Amino acid sequence: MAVTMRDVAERAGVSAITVSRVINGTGYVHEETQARVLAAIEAMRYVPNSLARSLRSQQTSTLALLVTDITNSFWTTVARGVEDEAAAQNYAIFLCNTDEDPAKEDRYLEMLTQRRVDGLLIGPTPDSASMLSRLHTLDIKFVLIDRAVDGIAADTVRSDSRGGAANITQHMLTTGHQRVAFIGGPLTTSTGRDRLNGYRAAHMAAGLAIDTELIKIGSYHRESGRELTSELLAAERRPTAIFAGNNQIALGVLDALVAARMHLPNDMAVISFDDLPGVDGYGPFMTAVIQPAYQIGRIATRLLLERIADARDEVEEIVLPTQLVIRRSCGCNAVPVV
Amino acid sequence: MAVTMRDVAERAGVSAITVSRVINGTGYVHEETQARVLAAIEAMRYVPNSLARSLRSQQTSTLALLVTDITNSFWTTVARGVEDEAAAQNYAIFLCNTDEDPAKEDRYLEMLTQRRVDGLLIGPTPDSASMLSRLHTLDIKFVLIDRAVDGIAADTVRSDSRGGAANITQHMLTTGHQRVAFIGGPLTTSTGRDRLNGYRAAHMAAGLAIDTELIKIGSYHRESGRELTSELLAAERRPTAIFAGNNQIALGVLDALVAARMHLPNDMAVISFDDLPGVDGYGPFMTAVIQPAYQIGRIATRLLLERIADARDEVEEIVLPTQLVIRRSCGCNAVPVV
DNA sequence: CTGAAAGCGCTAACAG
DNA sequence: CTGTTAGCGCTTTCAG
Repeated sequence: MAVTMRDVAERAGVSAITVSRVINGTGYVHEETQARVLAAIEAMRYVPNSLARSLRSQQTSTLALLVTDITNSFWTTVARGVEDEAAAQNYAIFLCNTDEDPAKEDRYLEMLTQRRVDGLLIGPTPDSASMLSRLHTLDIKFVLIDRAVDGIAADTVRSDSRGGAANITQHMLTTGHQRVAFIGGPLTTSTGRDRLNGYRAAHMAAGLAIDTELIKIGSYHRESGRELTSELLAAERRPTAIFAGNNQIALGVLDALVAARMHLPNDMAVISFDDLPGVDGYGPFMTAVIQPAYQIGRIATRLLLERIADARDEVEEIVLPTQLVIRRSCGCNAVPVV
Repeated sequence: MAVTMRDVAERAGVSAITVSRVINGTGYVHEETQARVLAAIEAMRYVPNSLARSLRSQQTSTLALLVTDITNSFWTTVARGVEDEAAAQNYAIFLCNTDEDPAKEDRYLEMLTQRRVDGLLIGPTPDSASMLSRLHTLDIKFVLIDRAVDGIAADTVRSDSRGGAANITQHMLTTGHQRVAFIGGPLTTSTGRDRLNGYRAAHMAAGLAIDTELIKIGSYHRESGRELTSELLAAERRPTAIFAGNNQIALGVLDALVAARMHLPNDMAVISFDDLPGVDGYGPFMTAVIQPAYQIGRIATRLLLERIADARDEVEEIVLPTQLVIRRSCGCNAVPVV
């Protein structure tokens, strides 16, 4: 069995509470006593037990990050931001992959409430609403990342999906494309709706009608992107460009183009919301709307810690600007093919 | 305050221990009693407190993953493997970024021992040895990932650095290169030594002497790769190819080549241990030795859980095979430039 | 400046 | 099949 506070106290000839005071720097302790306690701690290699501490103090200094998939570069970078901010304030982070699956999300939420985490950073799945309202009734603090959720008033940090989608769509429309298709995620997600709306707004602004056949809604998975692209390719009047609603969908679009032996950007222009992995200067080719993922992670964590500290009452909805990066996949010739 | 087991017990007209038995499925409980307890749990939205449970049972069902940097695609994929395996056995994962910094590693280790995690998955920094032996004295279970550490007998899961390095070096030597430089990580890491040895072995096998000026040893950071490449380029007798000891170094090599306005592979061939991020079929260009990162994560987690369960006594050192992927950066023309 | 008592919420050990 | 007692290791409360 490990060394306990009582053991240390005994050795230092004081009571447990005095050891506690030394460790936590609470209350007054005579310098000499403190030195004796510190020496005992050192000699016995005492490591405080935060389980006991948390049980008593009702806080764990632990957060959880629920992401759809940590191998998605967007979430990887968010995670890094979260971790940096949390570490700076001595919080630990549980990492959870939900794979956009409400059942998995549910299981994790159960696990995390049992562990009494102080707060949650959630990249919600399409059907998170009921779970989130349960969190509210349980009075568990959380911040939403990437997507807002209908009917849930909660701190949210996300990027400007509508504006970004409008920008990139406009880029296509002003460089000669008349038939730009949109393959988006579920309209039960705010990103799904916002990006579609941005796409529409750009057409509106350009005075162009949209062929509804060009709008395909699926899930945010690679497979969905592949299937819906195949549908677009099989249609009578093909698009000349495809706008993928996120990077997973974009990968699926590329899969379908490879399968159809079509080349990009000549046979088909492709653009994406979210970047694809690549190395700057060498080969990244996808014209995309880029999100400030690291900042999203840091800011969301800061908001959550503020809320945990009860430093704030109003709900904050932070929307960060995106950046349009023009590369080769859109074929606009603004960028040389290296 | 949250509802406790006692509250549930009271409502169901039983004692707390009976509620405990129902929840954990231990011992016998009459069906009717069980139903009453279950109903009470449901009605009161009772969530068991695992802090209390862990304090009592002396286990937390929690592991920690210490990686050098989660945004490195190798570690991202390892993390995914770890998480999948852990979730399957109902373990939670703390994520920690050490940035190859022993001080950070130290701080996390302290935090994690306080939290009484059941075990650690560690991607060690160059100076982890003393810390790891402290873990051994504290009787904390851990598995090393990616690198073995001198003087530490511990379960280790890594890929065949020596073999992989020999393979890729041989590829260069057999496609006409006489002056292949090596930029490696610290020789205090097993990967640093093994990859250098593989590089040497390939030369030996080819009957080629190595110009010692061609061997540069630094850290596993991008910056280090950039600086050492500049040194190579400034030297009198330049190499015709550069072998980067990991993907971060490879990024630094590319930085230096861009700065020197040199093109790849014509002005300089480049190869790497570890893959660079990219999209299959579109643009990944780096000829590299690829590691089975996902499997490394899963296997390491399985080993750790076995050890926690005391299902094993001997130390296991698992070395997984690597794969040589030939792309464009080596300039061997075995691959068409798309 | 220091300590005693009590209890955070749960479960092992023993009893019935 | 069910309950009582005690205690995991710490900190809050109150008293000196």
